[in-house]
Amino acid sequence: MAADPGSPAAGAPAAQWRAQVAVDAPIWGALDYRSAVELAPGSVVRVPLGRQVVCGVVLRCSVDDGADPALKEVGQVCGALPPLGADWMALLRFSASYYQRPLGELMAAALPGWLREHPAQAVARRLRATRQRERCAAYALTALGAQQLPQRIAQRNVALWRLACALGLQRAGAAPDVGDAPRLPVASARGLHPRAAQVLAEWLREGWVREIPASALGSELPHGPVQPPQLREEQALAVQALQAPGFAAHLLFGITGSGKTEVYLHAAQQVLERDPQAQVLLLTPEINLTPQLLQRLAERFPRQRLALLHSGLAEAERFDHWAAAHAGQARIVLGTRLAVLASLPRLALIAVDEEHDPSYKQQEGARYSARDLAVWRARHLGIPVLLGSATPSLESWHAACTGRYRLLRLRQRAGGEMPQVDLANSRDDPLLRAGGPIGRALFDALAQRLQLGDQSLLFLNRRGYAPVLCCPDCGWMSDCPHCDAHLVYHRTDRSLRCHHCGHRQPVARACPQCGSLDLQPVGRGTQRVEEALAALFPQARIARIDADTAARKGQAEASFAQVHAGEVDILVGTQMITKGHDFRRVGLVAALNPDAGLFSHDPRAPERLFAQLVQAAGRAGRAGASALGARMLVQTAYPEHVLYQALQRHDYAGFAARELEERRRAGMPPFRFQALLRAEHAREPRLQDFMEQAAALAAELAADGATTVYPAVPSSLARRAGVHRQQILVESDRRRALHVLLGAWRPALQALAGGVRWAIDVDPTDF
DNA sequence: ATACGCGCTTTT
DNA sequence: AAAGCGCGTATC
Repeated sequence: MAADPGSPAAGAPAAQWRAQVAVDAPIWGALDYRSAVELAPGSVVRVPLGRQVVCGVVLRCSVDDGADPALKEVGQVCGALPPLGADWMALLRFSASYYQRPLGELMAAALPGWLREHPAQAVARRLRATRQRERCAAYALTALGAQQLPQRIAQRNVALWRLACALGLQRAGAAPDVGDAPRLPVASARGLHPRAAQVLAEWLREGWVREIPASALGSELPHGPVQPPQLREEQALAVQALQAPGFAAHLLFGITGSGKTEVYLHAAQQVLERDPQAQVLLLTPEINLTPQLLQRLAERFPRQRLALLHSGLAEAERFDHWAAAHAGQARIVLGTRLAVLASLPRLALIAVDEEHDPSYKQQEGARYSARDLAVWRARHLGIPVLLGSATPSLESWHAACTGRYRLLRLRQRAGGEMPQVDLANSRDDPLLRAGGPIGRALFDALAQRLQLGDQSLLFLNRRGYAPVLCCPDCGWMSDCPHCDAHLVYHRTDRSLRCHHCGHRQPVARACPQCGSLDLQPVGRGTQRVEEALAALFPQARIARIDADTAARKGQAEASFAQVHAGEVDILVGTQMITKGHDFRRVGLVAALNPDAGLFSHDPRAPERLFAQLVQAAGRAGRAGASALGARMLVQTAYPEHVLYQALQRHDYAGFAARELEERRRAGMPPFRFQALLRAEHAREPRLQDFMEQAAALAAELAADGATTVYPAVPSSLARRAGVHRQQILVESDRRRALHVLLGAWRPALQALAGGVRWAIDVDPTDF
């Protein structure tokens, strides 16, 4: 410790500064520490807290008046890291107050874990080492590599092949001309293989690749960056609109395949060219989608340093990317919702892809909306933000309709056609009545596609074999002993599993209540559909992708690769299969039973369903190759329902107008503002008691008339893992009034809680 | 969060 | 009397 550069030297003059530090603990204010030197706001420090040492961020530093002799001393200062900027501090302060969470907790969520858990020395060492490593900016294939590498990679090692292909190697056929082979930037290699650094180091030793230093990258490139494609007029107009200086929120509304990504890329290019230090933040909903987008960015901007930020990265690696963004070296930052909280000192443009996607809302801890924070951040910085979607959130759509956001439309699909949507009435279908998952119309359509060699994609939001096991004699159902939910029957391992708490038990042979041996699986999951398909189409090659098959690492990816390679005729799966993948040979997409989304208690269920179906439809006919044309088939008992009618007309605007009118009448967002108090406790009476007091408190605070406090109700899963859950909804005409209420409610609840776990969810999306 | 103290129960 | 644990409180 004595040799630590961050510690004050022995015999130094008495500390004379007082630093207010935000630490990761449920403490609302900052804690005060003494320091021998003045610390800039935003400095990352390590401070003693109780008997441990934790990471903190200096909020302010003033001359110590000596009033409190018990103050502890700041431990180490992370001097190697530039202090976090004022705009970052402002973003975090806003987030903490808006979402009613301690500032230190938000900061801890925004900083990479590796930074929080390592001493200043280790941080400095790693930053130095990274700088060293960066002398190599890219790798290129050597003639030797082109010759030997194909024999040295196992055929089925998908990740290694991804790397090799990015270097220009082809799986089969002639060796590539090495002079023309693409350069693989180090940053993009990381997205292609989890241990890319080690693999490439080994290939370097073997002489299969050579290093290209950052300085040489530009001149070495034979053709320069990939030429950006010519924009269509409507795309060019969108890019042009983004040139206006200052803050503006743009809603880029374009169907699947209309080239939204190309608009992001052009807009980014423009910003990067105009200011040689500018940074662009690109948010995407899912980790799965980042590698493809990263690859495209790396091709288009081979000279720019990219950073990748998502929770799938190893901690130390995430730190490297974060540090590159924080230092301003990374010019383009691609990430999931947590990336909106990254430190970006030269941020000049934010784009949010699929802005309606529910995964932008964090559902635990600080329940922030990355999309909303992106807009706040852009406004605060006076820069443009671009929200893209084929099915915008009603909030964004309303903002565009009322002129708060600027609407940019992409009406044409670049390649391929929009699928024709057919609604198959499942009410009187003999095949469905007989208990199968596939109705007459779908059966015929599948048979036809099989004959033509088209691929089909079937989606169903229920994994497992059957959602519940039933006894027809006494009515017993397979219920979870810890939750208010059924145990799902999984046939592959003959187990009953709870999808909420993870409880798992072997399937009963006889009814535990009456002993009947006639237990019946009721309802359908993906496994059962897969089984039924195999029986209906014995000659078809069928694959299934859902959370169960994806649990084995690389399994989902391998299945997707099979689909892309044309080795699968019918793919069955949950939502997972409707996102991102650009299937070239899918002609038919079917939703097996989406009706649950029409009558849910969750008011957002219809818009989620609509978005999901549009997204699924977008998987069909992307290449426009099928002789039959692209088609989507929806099996429904309510073909006349307005949601399906709008879907059939590809009429998002009509659907949105109707939903918004409904929201206006029901007094729901975006016309009123909501917050939800969620609480849980093992003992129901204790929970009830807390909730009654909480509701009474809120009612007192809501005396202004603009705000409504609803009584406590059980949450949608009233008991989970043996814990009871309830919630109180608070609604207000004025955001301001709601936040004033929350600001007073929160400390009162804290004093009241005594063992009850609770949290406030501002702008809840999930009930 | 994490740790500690306080007062209560259970164990020796 | 010693060890065990549920809850409440402070962390600077």
